Amino acid sequence: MTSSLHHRAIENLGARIISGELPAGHIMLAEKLEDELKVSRSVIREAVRVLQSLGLVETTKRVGIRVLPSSRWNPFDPQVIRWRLAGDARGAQLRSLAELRSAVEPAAAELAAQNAPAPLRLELVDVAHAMRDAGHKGDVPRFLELDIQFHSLLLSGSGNEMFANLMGQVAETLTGRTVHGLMPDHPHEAALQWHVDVAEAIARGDAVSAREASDRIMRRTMSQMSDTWTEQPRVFIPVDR
Amino acid sequence: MTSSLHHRAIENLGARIISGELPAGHIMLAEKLEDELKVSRSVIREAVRVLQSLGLVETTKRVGIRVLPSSRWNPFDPQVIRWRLAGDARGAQLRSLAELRSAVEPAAAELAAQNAPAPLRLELVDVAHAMRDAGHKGDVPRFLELDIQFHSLLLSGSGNEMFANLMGQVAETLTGRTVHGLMPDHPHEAALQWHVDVAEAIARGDAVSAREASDRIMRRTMSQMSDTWTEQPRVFIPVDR
DNA sequence: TGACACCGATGTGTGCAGACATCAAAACTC
DNA sequence: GAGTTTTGATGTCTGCACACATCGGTGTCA
Repeated sequence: MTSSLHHRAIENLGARIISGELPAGHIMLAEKLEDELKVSRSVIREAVRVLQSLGLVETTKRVGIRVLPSSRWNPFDPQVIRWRLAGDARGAQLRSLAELRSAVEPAAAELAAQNAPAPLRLELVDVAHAMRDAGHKGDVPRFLELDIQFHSLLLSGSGNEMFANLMGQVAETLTGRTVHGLMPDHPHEAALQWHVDVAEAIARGDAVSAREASDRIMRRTMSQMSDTWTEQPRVFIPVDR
Repeated sequence: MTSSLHHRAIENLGARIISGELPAGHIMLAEKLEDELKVSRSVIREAVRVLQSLGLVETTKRVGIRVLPSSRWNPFDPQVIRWRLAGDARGAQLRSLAELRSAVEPAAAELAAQNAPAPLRLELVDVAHAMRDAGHKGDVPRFLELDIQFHSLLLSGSGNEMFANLMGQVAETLTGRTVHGLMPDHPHEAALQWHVDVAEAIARGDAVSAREASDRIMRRTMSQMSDTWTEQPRVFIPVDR
């Protein structure tokens, strides 16, 4: 299912476009792709349609399939994010996601305090306490798992489906941070307490405290990570189009 | 180009799925769609592939094309947003976008003050001043145009491509707000000044002031709009999957 | 007799090959 | 240079073979 031919074609072309191997403006012909990937026309066509909907290519009659500049890519698409994380732009992608997270999570905490269903609030408190325990014990894998669950619950509890959809990407960044050895064996006590503070503020419906505690977590996270990507160039996308 | 057959098929099916006419779990057969839409298999197959990549449907052999629940849709995809804005979920979608905006823009202002290229800073100041003029004159269409340009410049100036990508959606919300008569003929003086404050803070690289002024704009905007969508039900997306 | 495992029939998506239609870039004519 | 024709790529349609999940029948065993 995941290894259907058109899926593999999407994967192949998407990764090569985003890695820069197929640069913006590069023109491919469907026929060339057919015998390059050894698949039939319909497979290529279906793959190109999907890439088109992601903003990676456009097709023009009498010209072919043109690779679009990165400013046209949909930066919120999970596949695009995955391809960027796998390539040279990994650092820039992680920074973008971290900036988005640090903007969104405090807002999500505020909304969760106002709107989250009761069982979710209770679960959030439980997870925050479990995180503190795992942090004290230095159980890194367990801590990562709980960390992901905590932030997923928070985003989901906001009742905003766009916030909730960031769960997957947040999991990626947290996992990436751990895998890259950016997490100490024992998370700082203050950070552990802030997670508990967020959960308890949400549990009692205190929106202002929830936002403030979440904001503290995010500011600390950003300042921890910021030195690892200072060398990443920023991209300024023109306003028109 | 925009009226190619497969594009029309995507439009037709996407709108019907998101409107709820084709509910989650509903199963369609490719052959049925062929003679319902009077197009060939290749057109249907390409359309279904795109809808699949948006999370709207899944295909299973021997079963057919199954409509997925809304929790699986990609809420950041521009097409999905457009379909939701066109249907019953319009209110909920506008609220989601407004919440996202109010989370992101202050962060974007802070980043723009630190990173935006000089010409963009100057343009931002010009636009803010032009907004104030248009606001005083009661020139509503001109004001809307400048408002969109201002917030686009701000998001673009952050140097975060995810923030910049929200330009289009922000334009939608601002336009929608004006069309729905939620904007007074003469914007409040304080809001006009806050726009100037944001621009000037960014121009002089004052990140803290830029965020604070932007935050004031967003809080005012949210409190203005919140009463229009209090009846919209919130959706809580389960964390697992 | 009833419960259960096996296995083949069936229906549906997946992939392939080839034809013709369409349309915009490029070449040509005046 | 403007208008026209040619050309070559994508767009659309169709028939076929195949893969494979589901369903129902058959056989076995208790």
